[in-house]
Amino acid sequence: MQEKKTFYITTPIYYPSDKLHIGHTYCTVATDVIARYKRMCGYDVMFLTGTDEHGQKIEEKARAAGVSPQGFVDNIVEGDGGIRDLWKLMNISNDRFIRTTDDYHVSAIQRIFKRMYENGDIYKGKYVGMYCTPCESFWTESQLVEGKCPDCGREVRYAEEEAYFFRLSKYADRVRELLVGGEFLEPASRVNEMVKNFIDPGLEDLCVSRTSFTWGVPVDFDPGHVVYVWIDALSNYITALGYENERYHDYKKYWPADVHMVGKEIVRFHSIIWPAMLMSLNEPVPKKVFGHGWLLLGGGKMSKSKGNVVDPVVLAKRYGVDALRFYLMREFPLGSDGGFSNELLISRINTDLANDLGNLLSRTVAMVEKYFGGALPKERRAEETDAELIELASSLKGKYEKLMDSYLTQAAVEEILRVISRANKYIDETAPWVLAKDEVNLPRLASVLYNLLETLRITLSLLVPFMPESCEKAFAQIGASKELTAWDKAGVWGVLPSDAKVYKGEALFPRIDLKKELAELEAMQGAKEEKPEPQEKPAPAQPEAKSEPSAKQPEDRGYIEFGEFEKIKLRVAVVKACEYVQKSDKLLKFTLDMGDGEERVILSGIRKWYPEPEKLVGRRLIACVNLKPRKMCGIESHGMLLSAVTEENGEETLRLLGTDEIMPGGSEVC
RNA sequence: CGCGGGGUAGAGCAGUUGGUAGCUCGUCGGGCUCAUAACCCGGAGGUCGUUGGUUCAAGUCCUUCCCCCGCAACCA
Repeated sequence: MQEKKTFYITTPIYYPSDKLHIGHTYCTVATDVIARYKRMCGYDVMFLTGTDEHGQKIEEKARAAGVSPQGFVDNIVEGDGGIRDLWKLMNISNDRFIRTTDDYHVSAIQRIFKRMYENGDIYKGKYVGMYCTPCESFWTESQLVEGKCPDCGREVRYAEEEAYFFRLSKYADRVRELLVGGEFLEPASRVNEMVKNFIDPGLEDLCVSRTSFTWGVPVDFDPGHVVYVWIDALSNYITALGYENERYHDYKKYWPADVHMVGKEIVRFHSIIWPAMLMSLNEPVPKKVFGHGWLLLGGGKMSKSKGNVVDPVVLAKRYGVDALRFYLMREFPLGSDGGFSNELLISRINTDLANDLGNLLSRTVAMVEKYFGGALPKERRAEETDAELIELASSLKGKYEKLMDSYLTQAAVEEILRVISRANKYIDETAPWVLAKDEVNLPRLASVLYNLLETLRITLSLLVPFMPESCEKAFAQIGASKELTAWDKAGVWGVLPSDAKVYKGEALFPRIDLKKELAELEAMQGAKEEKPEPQEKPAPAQPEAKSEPSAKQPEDRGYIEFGEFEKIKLRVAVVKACEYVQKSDKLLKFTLDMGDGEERVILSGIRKWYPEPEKLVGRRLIACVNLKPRKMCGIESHGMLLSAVTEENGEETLRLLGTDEIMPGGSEVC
């Protein structure tokens, strides 16, 4: 027998500095669905996910939490409610899980780095910039504040630091060819983006080591240097197969990867840097990088302040893992952004799963029980009415596979739903309850019900990658044993035995009361905002909660001491001039009279609300004057103008705060 | 002229090679009673952002402009 064809698919490795949100879940679920689908098709699938655990940010977060970096990431990855728990909850079927802190990966990275160094693609160069000795930090000219360190305000000096660079530029042409050539990067719209934004302007060599932090893979032949994220993280896709290590031994078998699923924000790394690295190592490049879109909230990017309720754990526990998985894959085309909302989630569950699929199953099984005591008699009578349904169900698998192979999961699910819908209509057309009234029609009735069971068997088989658990339960209800739900059977009509037995069980997808549910979710969000830590069981690993000194949690309602308040210096500022900042569509540049002839420049990102800045001249505003200066668009801003935000007609509105009294500039606000 | 994506029914979206404009929700009317107050049928509702063009034929290809959203060293 021929060996099974392999299929290697990966998610990105996630950065465990924050809690994972629905966006990560989306990507991982999508990958899981494809992996499960390919397995069912008979491929020997390798599905990899993992975590990218090094870097400065983690080092800092760990320090703030008073734990070691390793202890910090261990907790987030392996701890209660951590990333591995999340994937377990979401029923993710990954075959392997890589952590970049795993020994085998670390030593493999060192070898990879060395190989690239030895073949001349990594060279030692100089990183030049302004250096602040006490802070041990490099700054670029534009980051400096009044020529001084933006962190501590002390003098900086010109300095050079040695660092290793990867000759990315050398591979620019080959990468371009790879991108524009074929189907390496999908959706195709991203190709243009990459080429125009990054390759056309010229690829620069990439700094691949750092000396400014230590939490990383040490460069073993040059102490003090650690490997920077690119080589460390991207290489996970091959080290996890045993590349340059002895932990695993299937690099030959699975590489090159069939597809890397990644979010659009990291398409660049996967479609430019990663192939170039592989070219340098003289290894084949992956067959495909698929950049999926983002889930947007209320039209905007996901953010912590908005994202509270979009906690995958909350949603999965409330509505069921399968319902959530289904929604994510059914609602959004993989390649583009989609608007996530709780309302949509619930209404999808209600219409597609409860009303259409769940109810179809329920009414079918109920009728088999009611009319035939749970098992169909063998006697049959087919009629012409059956043809359309049978044809539709039988040909479903073909259409579905074609769509799934192109990662059009949304369309694939829609095809299935179409058949389910047709089956509901078929019940109406055949009116089984009428047939049941006359014994003569029992063979006909048996035919009708059998056709419904078969339609269910087929549609459920194809839904397995999306909702593995629920489909299992449904199979039990229609009496389909394991061998009858095999993949190849999904394309064949008439698989269930003619005396099919049926068991009515619980409603698979109960209807949800939309209004009530939304109100409760909102209430939860409100509660969360007030006190970050609800007193539920052991809270999931929350790095943020940890990084706050826990001592001042109780009784502390966010009060600050008077002394702290006093530190904030507010003054009346009279607007002398106000204009747009070139190159910015948000910023306004205020020139303010602070009294005693002092002039002060403050930038404020409020152009949206004040499109005619010259009209502000003469206004007396309130400014905080001892805020650390900050450069934006090349102009330094010395303070902040106070304003108030409110919501009007569902739109955020902002107004500057000021005084109508004739107060001279510089008057103290207290 | 920084780059990219998008503007299709009240809302949310599909529309891969140009060939009668579709889906879901909502809404209005009807049918059914097996089922999870579910299901089925029908109606209303769109000059496919705008201008000009190519074509027998344009939502789809080219062009002008407008608007929205991301990204890029931009909300202090």
